[in-house]
Order: sequence, then C-alpha cells, then structure tokens
Amino acid sequence: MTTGSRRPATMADVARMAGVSVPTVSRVLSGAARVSPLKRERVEEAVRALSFRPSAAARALVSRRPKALAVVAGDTSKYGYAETIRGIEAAARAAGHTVMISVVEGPEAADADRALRLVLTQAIAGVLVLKFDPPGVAALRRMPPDVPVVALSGAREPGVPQAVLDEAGAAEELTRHLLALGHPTVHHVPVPPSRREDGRTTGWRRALRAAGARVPALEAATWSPHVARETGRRLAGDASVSAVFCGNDEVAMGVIRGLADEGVRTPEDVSVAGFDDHPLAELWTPAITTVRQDFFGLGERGFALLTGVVDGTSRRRFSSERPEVVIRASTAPPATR
Amino acid sequence: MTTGSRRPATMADVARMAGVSVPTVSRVLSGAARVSPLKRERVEEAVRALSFRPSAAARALVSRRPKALAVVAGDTSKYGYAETIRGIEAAARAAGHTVMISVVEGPEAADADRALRLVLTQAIAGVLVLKFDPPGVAALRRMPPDVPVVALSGAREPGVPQAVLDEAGAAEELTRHLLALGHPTVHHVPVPPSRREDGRTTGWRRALRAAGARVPALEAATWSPHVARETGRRLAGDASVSAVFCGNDEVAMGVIRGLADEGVRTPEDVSVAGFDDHPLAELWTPAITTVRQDFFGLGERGFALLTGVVDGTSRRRFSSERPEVVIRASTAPPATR
DNA sequence: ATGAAAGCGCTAACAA
DNA sequence: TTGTTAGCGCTTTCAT
Repeated sequence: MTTGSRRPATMADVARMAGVSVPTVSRVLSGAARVSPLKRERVEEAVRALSFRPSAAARALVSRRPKALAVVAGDTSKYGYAETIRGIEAAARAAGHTVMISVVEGPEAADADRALRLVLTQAIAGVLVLKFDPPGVAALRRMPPDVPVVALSGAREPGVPQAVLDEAGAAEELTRHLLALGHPTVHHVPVPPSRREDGRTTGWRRALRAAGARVPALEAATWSPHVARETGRRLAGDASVSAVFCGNDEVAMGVIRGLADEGVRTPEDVSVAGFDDHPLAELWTPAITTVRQDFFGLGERGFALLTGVVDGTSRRRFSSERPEVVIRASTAPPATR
Repeated sequence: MTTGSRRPATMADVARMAGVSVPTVSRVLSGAARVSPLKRERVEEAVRALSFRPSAAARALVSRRPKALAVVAGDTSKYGYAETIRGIEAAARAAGHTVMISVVEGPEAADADRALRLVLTQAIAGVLVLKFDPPGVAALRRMPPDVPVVALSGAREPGVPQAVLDEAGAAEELTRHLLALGHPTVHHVPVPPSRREDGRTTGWRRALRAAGARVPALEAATWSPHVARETGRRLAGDASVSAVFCGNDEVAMGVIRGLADEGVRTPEDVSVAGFDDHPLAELWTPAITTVRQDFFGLGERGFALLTGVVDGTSRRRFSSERPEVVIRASTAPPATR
C-alpha cells in the first residue's frame, strides 16, 4: 500500500500497473484502435484504481485540437446573455468541449484586450463573442486575426462568421402590430446599441416609415429597468404618447411601472411592448406583449458554427433565425379621447 | 516576405528571428530573470512581428501551476447563480485566472461525473461548486478527493471549505417581521432544497416555533414562477392564509400574480415576501419585501477561499455573511376580518 | 547573462 | 495487436 506523493497519476503509472505500454493505455482511452480484451480490462482497472484523469494540457499540446472554447461577453448575468451562454455550454458539453468565460468590462480596446489576453493564453479551439453591446463589439475588433471566431448577435455584420437573431424583422412586425391597433405612432425606448443603431430600433423605424407615421425622437437608451421607470414617469406627462416599444422586457417593466406611478394605466391609456420574452414577462401585470428570442438556440447554433469554422468541415458562416412576436395584454387599441 | 504556413508562431520562431536561444525568449516573456536590454528589445520586436502568443497547453504541461479554475453548477442562468458566477469571474480575472463552466444536468451521480470529467481533465487550480441545489450537491459528492474545492451555498455543511450566505438567519428575521405585523402564522412556498431542507425553510420554521405560532404544511417546492402562480391561485381560496413567505422573489412574483388572478390583493388581503432581492423585486407591483443576498460578493469570497486552499497561504476554510432584510410594500398588517 | 540539455504527459508514426 | 521512437512548445535545471 504505497501512499505515493500528491502528484496525480499519469498514463505511465497506469501503463506500469496494467503491465502494458503507454500508447496502449492511450488507445484504450481514446477507443480508436483495437486492443485485446484482456489488456483493455487491465488498463481500465488500473485507470479506476489510480483514478487517472488524462491531462488536457498534454493532449492539446500534441493533438493540436483543444477541446475547449472561450466565450467573451460584456455581461453574463443579464437574461439574454445568460441564456445564450447556457446554450453554448450545453452544446459544448455534449461535444466534450469545456467552456471558458471572460467578461469585457467596458467598450475600450484596453478592456477587450484584458479579457482576451486571459482566454487566448489558454488552449482553445476558438472564441464565441457575444456581440450584443459595445464591449462585445470591442472584443471582436481586438481579436487577433488567426483566432477562429464566431459572433453571436441580433444583427448581421459582414466579415465574421456569426449566428444571429433577426431582431430588426421582428421589431418591425411588432411595431406594425401596434400601428394596426390604431396608434398614430409608436415611441421607442432603446437598449444601448452595439453599433450605430440597434436592430430593434432599425425595425421600429422601418415600420413607422413604411406606414407613413411620424418617427418620434428616441428616448434615452438603457438596460436598467430602474432608469426605464423614470422614463415611464416622464412619458406619462406626454399626451402624444399612446404606444411605447421598449428595447427589452425589463425596460418595458420599468416603463409600465413608471407610467403606473403617475396613474397612467397599461394598456388602457398607453400600450407598452417589450422584447426577448423574459420569463417574467408573462407574469407581469399586465402580461407583456413581446418578441420571443431563442437565446439558448442561438448559443447552440453558435457552437455548431464554431466547430465548422475550426475544422473546416462546413462552409456555413451564417445562421439566422427569426424571432416570434407574442401578443399579450400590455398592448391594446388607443384610448378614445 | 515569407508567407509561412498557417502554423502559429512558436518560441523557437521568435528565438530564431531575434537571434537568441529559446530560454532567453522565455525569460523575456516571464520577466523573471534578467536579460540584457539589447536582446530583450530584439525579442520583443520579434514577438510583435510574429504576433506570437505562448501556447497555454505547453505552459500548463510544464509549469504545474494552472491559472484557471472551474465552476460547477446545476444552473447558470437563474439570477442567484448568474450573479455568483459573475462575482467569481470578476475576482478570477482580476487575479489573472480563467474561469471554466460546467453544468450538472441532474441530481444523479452520472450527471455529476459527466460535468466533472470535462473540467477535471483541464489544467485547473481548483473547483468552485455552486451547492444551491441537488445537482450541485451531487457534484460535491462525486468530487475526487485530490481536487482543491470550495463550495458556495446558502447553508453551512461540515467537511468542505465554503463561502455561505446565512440564509436561515435572514429567513428567521423576515418571518419574525411578518409575525410582528400581527399575522397569526406564515405560510411557506419553498424552493427545491439542496439537502433535506433549505436554510430558508429552516429559518422560517425556527421563527414560527419561537413565537409559538402554528407551523403550516409546506406548499409544493418550485423554482418556477409559473408553478408558483398556480400555488397562489390555490392559496387564494384558503381563508387561513394571511402571509406567505416564498423561497425566492420569482416565486413570490408568481404567488402574488396567482392571488391577483383570484381577486386577492397584496398586501391588503395577503402579505407576500420573497428572498434574494432580484433586480425586478423593487419594480414589482407591489414592491416585494425580501432579503438582499450578495451573490456577487459570495462569488468573490469563494474565489478568495479557493486561492487560499490551493496555495495553503490561508487557514480560513469558511466565510459567512448575513443577508439583509429589505421591507417593501408587499407586506403589511393582516386585514381585519 | 546566456545557451544546451532534459523533460512535462500525451499522441502519432513506425516497426515488429 | 502491440511496443518503440519521436516529438508537441514550453520552462527549468545546469553549465558556462
């Protein structure tokens, strides 16, 4: 009963105990080559006895195909981000890949570089960039050209392989719904755009223009429902506001609450719509009209795209999906004044 | 202008270009040993010219002090989990560590093993287990004994170094608040317990017993606000219910909504309290009385504990923090009937 | 201060 | 089917 050092067992230890050569152990573990049943069993027993775990570092070094990937994002705990990461992780895990996370704190190149340095010094097959916001965009811009990368976002951008949710199309449809209810126009509280303008904002503008409706000035962009609450309070005092399209559901919740603070009811006095289909959107009072985004699926598609890019098995560089408008109780015909 | 193959530059390439030996390049990059200014400059230039990035695989293989850690959790997108992971990532990044994520799909040993296999073959300094639920507990139980590990959770458990939030104490205080308002007892909708009983449930029970109040049977445990809504509807028909303590804020939102579905108002008819201080709890109508949990800080503390465990610099194996009760509008004295 | 040599743990050729 | 031989790209002795 040798109580060895704390050094983890290596393949050589396993080989010694099983009375075989190191490559044979490797063959048993990879399952690729045929090994005699006897030796296979002896190896498996030794693996168990030593609780041997192969070193990913050594594997990556020699095989040049690391079974890990990095996710770079501006946030990880907001609903859309977290769900996307969950989708990536699930797909990666199913394929035997490990997922690393690195957060980009701000929109500056230095922020991106800090986050990238961390993961690019790891043995990874490639990087998935969540390009929902300025930090994500910065990360994409600072990415060294030789790193396999796929961007995930709400709007297509040329040059980079990416999985997208066609937010502009869905936003346009949602805005048309509001106009069809009879609202003369629709106000808009955007989320902070990742580029010049968010896809949701683009779709909203397109629908208004197509309908010949007035295009109101944008409200202040925010991710924060608390800031949106202030916006709602302000909007409550503006008689020209009869419908508000919000950049996401949390902003819509804030706006609805802010309107309510001032005694303005949703949807009787003002209709409010959101985006994303946050799990709480349906439970809100009133239940929020929104656009269902499959973030989990976006993550899965992103992983599939990345594996294609890495091993060149696939020529596909884009994957787009159209989110679905969900009509609930927060939108209704305008009040007859 | 040699357009070489796509093979990434190695240290040997840099050494060749700079006219020095490989170890000298290594010395320049690590900064540990002194190198003559001339050679240093030549090396740095070559590094830039070749956009050389050291191979993490080779480094990890030889250095044995991985700058990475793994987070193992049963979920990653629920509020508390996501925030905790965000805290871990921030602390790890500040210390130059990379974070890997692995999700445990279910409570079975096989689920845990699948998730663990993935990260334990990576070169990691240690593992942080989010022990909020049965999958987390399973992961902890299946962890090989030679892996440095720290558990993060809402209740202390002997044997493992861990960072905890003293949920029982806070739950007790919150329940006392409800009783002090004049409610004869408090009903409870638990979240699924990670062990026999959740800390929140324990605190609730303690407060009732201490006050000599009747201890009602537990409602069905859930994480889902939609299931909680059903519970709320059912509770609406029970005249003995005047106050409900929910395992978390999302459950509280569901219960409030379910009560409202049946015409029962919060807090006029029934008081409802939650747990966690979810970002939307304050925006809910009515604003939800709850317990503020510093999940981000929990993650930070967990990382600090793990580094202590790994390099043995610290003897501390526990870090506990008491969450703070936040009284809002969803709790009030009982209706006089 | 610098280079030569050894070797981290594994897989991929190649022989046998 | 199996073992032997070579490395993968780096850090760490150890000379010089």
